[in-house]
Amino acid sequence: MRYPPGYKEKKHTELLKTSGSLMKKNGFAATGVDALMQSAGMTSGAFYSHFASKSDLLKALVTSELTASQNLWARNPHASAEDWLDFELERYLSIQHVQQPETGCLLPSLSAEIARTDLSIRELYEQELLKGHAILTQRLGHEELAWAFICQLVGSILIARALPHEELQRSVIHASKLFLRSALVAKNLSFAMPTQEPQKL
Amino acid sequence: MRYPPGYKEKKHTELLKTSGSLMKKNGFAATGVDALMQSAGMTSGAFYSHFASKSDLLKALVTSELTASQNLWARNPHASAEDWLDFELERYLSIQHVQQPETGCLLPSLSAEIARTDLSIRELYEQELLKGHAILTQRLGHEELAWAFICQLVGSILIARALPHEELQRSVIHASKLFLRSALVAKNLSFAMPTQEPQKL
DNA sequence: GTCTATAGATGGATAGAC
DNA sequence: GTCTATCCATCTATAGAC
Repeated sequence: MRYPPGYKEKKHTELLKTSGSLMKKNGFAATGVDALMQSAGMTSGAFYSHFASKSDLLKALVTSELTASQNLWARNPHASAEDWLDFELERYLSIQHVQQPETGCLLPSLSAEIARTDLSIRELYEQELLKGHAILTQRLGHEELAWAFICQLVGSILIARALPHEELQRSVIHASKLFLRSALVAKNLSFAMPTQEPQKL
Repeated sequence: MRYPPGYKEKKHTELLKTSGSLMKKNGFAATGVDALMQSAGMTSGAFYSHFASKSDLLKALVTSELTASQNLWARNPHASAEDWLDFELERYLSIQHVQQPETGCLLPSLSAEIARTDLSIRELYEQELLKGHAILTQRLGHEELAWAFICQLVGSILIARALPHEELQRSVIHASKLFLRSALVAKNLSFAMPTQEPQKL
């Protein structure tokens, strides 16, 4: 059976998308190759013509997922810092993000498992995270503030997801939203312009 | 072969300790019953005279590990809020905590996997987390601030652990330490007394 | 209570037909 | 490139000897 040119690339991209969703929802170790391929409408035998191993898929996911996230954070470059902040806080710290990990950020879902994997995957993780950090540093004006911002967001989604009741999930993300906003305003960072030079704290 | 009275309880406690360390280090799904029992000097057959299932062990770990954490946070009740805060930030956001998950807090290690488990485990998680939250609320004076505090700490350790280089790990935890401290001081909370009534933000 | 042995299912990965 | 079939290791859990 023949396959048209570009077929593999198309399927490869589709696989990254469906596998990313499934991995973020169910975890890396808990998701088998069978389930990954079934979610893409294929059988497990075909997996290895796309990836050398399951671990190799995780590596590819770190790049594709974090690149997609960077693109989200880089939107609206001309909005005021305050408008941008409000928009992004509402987006990331939303109840949808808590309850739908399959369409959300890779960081809260898979960071704990990535911390236990090969060095090569963690190096890729660092590389991509630094790109996201650079975007946030531009926006917030401080490198250290950008790190704290990332940790607060990721920690909030992580904790909220483990809670069984939506009411408390909402309390957690709401608290982090208020905290971040007021802390940033207190540091006079709400009015930092996106094009200004990053400063040390 | 006979076993002395209290032997099972003693072994049970030992099992919780060794299993907790191994689970926090390697993850729930990735750690088999064989490995868990081997770390306690036994074989897998004996596991089921202590726990009904692997999932049942996780439930027991949520209680034992989070109770132990609460005891840490509740220490030094008569220290000033500022001294207490400095001490706890140094303790939790330390490079040792990043690099030795087996002796650290359960939250950054296992929250993502707990979020994917049975309702009964998540309800226990909520129950225990609320106890820790109450302790922090007493210390920080605000319920919402206590939630944000927890999320920042847990997110920082989670992210730092996935990074391959100690230098960047240190940057991340240092940034969160500075951020939390300055945000709390800015809210005049450094001088809140531990016995005062919690306030809404 | 713990051991060995094993059942039964599922895991990652490979081989060969199409 | 994807399929079915399969190898082999590992997993959770159980059964029976001591």
